Amino acid sequence: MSGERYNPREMEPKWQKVWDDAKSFVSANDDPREPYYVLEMFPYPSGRIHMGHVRNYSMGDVVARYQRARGKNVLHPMGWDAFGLPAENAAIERKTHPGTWTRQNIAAMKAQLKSMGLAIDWTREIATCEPEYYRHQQAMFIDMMAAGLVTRKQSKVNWDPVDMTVLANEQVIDGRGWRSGAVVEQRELTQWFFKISDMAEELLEALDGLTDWPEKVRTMQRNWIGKSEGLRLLFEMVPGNATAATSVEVFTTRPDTIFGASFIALSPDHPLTTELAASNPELAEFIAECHRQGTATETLEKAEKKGVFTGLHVKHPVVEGATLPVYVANFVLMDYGTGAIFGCPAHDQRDLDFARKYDLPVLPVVRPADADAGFAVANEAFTDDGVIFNSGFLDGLGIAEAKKAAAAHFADRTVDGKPQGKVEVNYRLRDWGVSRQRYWGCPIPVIHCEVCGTIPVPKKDLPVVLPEDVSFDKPGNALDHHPTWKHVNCPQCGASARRETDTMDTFVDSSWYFARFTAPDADTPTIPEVANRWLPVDQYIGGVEHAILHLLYSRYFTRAMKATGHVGLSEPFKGLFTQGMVTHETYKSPSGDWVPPTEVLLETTGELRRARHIHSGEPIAIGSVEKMSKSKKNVVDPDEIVATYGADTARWFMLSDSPPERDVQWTEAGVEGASRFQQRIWRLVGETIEFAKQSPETVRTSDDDEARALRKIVHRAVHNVGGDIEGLRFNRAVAQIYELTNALVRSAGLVAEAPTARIGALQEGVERLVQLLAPMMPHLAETCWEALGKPGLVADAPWPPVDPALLVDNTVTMPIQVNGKRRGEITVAKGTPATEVESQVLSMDEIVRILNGQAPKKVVIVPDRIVNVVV
RNA sequence: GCGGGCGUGAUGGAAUGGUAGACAUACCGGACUUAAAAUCCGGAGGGGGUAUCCCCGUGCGGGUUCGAGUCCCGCCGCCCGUACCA
Repeated sequence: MSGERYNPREMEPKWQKVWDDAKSFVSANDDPREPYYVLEMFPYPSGRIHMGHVRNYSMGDVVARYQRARGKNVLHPMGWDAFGLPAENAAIERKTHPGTWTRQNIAAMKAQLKSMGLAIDWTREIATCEPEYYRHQQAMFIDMMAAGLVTRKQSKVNWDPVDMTVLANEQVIDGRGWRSGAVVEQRELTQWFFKISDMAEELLEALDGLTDWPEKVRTMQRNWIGKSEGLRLLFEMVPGNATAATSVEVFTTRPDTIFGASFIALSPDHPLTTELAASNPELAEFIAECHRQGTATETLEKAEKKGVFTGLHVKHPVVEGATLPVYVANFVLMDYGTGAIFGCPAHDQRDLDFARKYDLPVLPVVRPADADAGFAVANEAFTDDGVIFNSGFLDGLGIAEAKKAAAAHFADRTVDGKPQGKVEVNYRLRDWGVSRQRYWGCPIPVIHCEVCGTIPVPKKDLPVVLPEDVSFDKPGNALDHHPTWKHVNCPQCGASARRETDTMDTFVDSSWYFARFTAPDADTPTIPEVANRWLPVDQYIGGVEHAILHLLYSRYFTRAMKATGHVGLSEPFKGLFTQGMVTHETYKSPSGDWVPPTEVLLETTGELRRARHIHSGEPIAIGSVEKMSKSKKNVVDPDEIVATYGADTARWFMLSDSPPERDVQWTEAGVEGASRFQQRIWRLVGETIEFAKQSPETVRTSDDDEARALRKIVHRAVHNVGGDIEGLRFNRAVAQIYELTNALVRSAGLVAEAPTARIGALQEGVERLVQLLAPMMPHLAETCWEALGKPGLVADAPWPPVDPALLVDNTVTMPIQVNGKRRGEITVAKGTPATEVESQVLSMDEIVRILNGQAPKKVVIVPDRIVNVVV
């Protein structure tokens, strides 16, 4: 056997079947061992897996297999995020049903994932598009309605008039629908919302407890929630204004600058603006202009601060007898704060730009601590901390104190019978609109009755199943077009009523699938005791693109499930890891077309790399390294890699080289290196087996120096690799394994000198090596394990124990520095006292020579680490 | 603008404040081979010297320290996120 090459094509399917038959990775809910839940973000069934999936699932699989070896009861499931727009688009293009397309894709991708040899419990597989899944989502929606977590309200949406559908902000490109190209309109629709903003503070505060999350993700969520503390402030209208309104309410975080106020600005969408526009054509035209500009994010950046004077004035709240003009301004947003601001030009850049344009006063009221009362503002607002001046009762205070003093001042006054100022905390976080006017989603289980109103579908009538006989001939919501589906009788009064035809945002589906995995066949959404035992997910792994929406929604939904009794915890994911992308070089032909890597022939002469087209031979330009994407054709198909090199090679390469949180560059050379390493392991195992045949009598713990040195290396490697996997430092674990392999190969070459004494250590080392490899290259490891004559599966073998005595050396080699530069080294017994090391070092010939007669000023000795002689 | 991260050989990257460049890829030399591949042995940050060795070196400039890739201050560059948020 030693002469044969390892053949992954033959061995990988074999072991996959063995694991399957033995149900190796099926986990039981009543297993008494400590539970460990590792989860990778489940895929959207687009049709084929890509290299990003390979990387993601390889990482999760290492963790799963490692924790299994550590004796944990590991839950490592897989499912499909199966609802969504692409299925409907495919249905339109291919004249098929979204379900047919989706289920075909699932079958294809499942086969691909299986070919990777992942340690997944496939008995728990779920697909969010199946009624067995979404019926529970509907039940929870009803529970959430009962608990007051759901609301229905008017909301502005991006409406594509050609596709007759609502678009997400991401689907609006330069003000046009991403599919139809039609100019997007703003429409008011009644939509369903989860009241996530009620939980803004709770979601914000709990971030502090998520210590096993990347700081970056926590920061992004903090910013998204966007807490700001300020003051709601009422400005009283001057009598005689052409409006019925008696006051305007603004929100400000800078009440300390109130003495510097020089105007009020309303949002173009403010109710008062709307009222005034009815009789003011100039204003109406301005509002229309703002709306036209509204969506294109790019232009916002350069957009000039513009406004229209309304003719109204309000009383200055602190300067007796003074008034402030009321403008409508294009930079004031209706959906933040109150939709109205007071402008203080000296201390806000936007207000300053606006004031300069309309010639409004600029009165500084905060000056730098080292400036005098003559401090003035030119074209740059002063926004730093400083001292309040020009401000009556606030003079001399710092900004923080002035904010408090102003708040206290206004709290004691009233306008319109209400306190003039009220401290308020604002969040950027909006309620979560979950209505989608689409067919391929979870139906919202609600019935609209003209008599009884909007009422939930009784739970006994769940699930509300999507009709199969739908047509996508007409644009818009196929559910709404269905001839019969929406016509039902009211469950309360029996009168004819109408089903809700909105379906839920697919983010709802993915906000609880991790909980469903714990009891995928239960006839309730969860079995709370079971869910509580498995959850939170110990290690969640996925792309950073989900840092905000998916992860925030899941955190919210888990709280909603807690409030409705489906789980007993608030945070779904204890540990989070966000992996980097898979990149590849790009290639371009002379005609400027992208060329896929499979058609490129690379040549290296010296340090020069060149590329030619594999067929035509024409020169190909090697371009930058980019994320794999169809548009740049720089994709590598996992199927081809598995067919050519085997799954283990693909997995190994994905884990080596780059730190997992960073992007990894897929290279042909790198894969070949991984493949060669696989063969190297196989040769080493073959050689070891031959030695054992020749010399069956061997000792594992011998006095032979070489054997003892090898055992130290082996045990240290076991120790380090375990630590690296636990810290998700896969690239370092890989490097450790390379080092161990190098040591074992070297050692195998020395066995002939003393076979009896050394073969045992080599055997032990190779067995351990195979075990260290098992989480990463599981098929190869099983093959080697079997060849070595070990009983059972390496997948079931416990993680090898480490002999602590072998982790410590009794001698240490300490570098010797002179003035911080390395000049030599000394090997002494571990724990040698500093005084003794010092005298030894100072008597060494090379040190004496370097010192050249100079007396050391100081000798720094860190025991067992380093010596530094200072002269 | 704001927030976060990064900057080390040809390349991906190692390095609890303690021998910079582990490990890998590519490269160069040698062995084996009719030859190639595979494999094995060796080399390799830059500069100088026959050599023992010496000087320089982790984006740039300062600082702290016996000692800095690592900590602090100020720049430069790149990447990611986010934004008329009052």
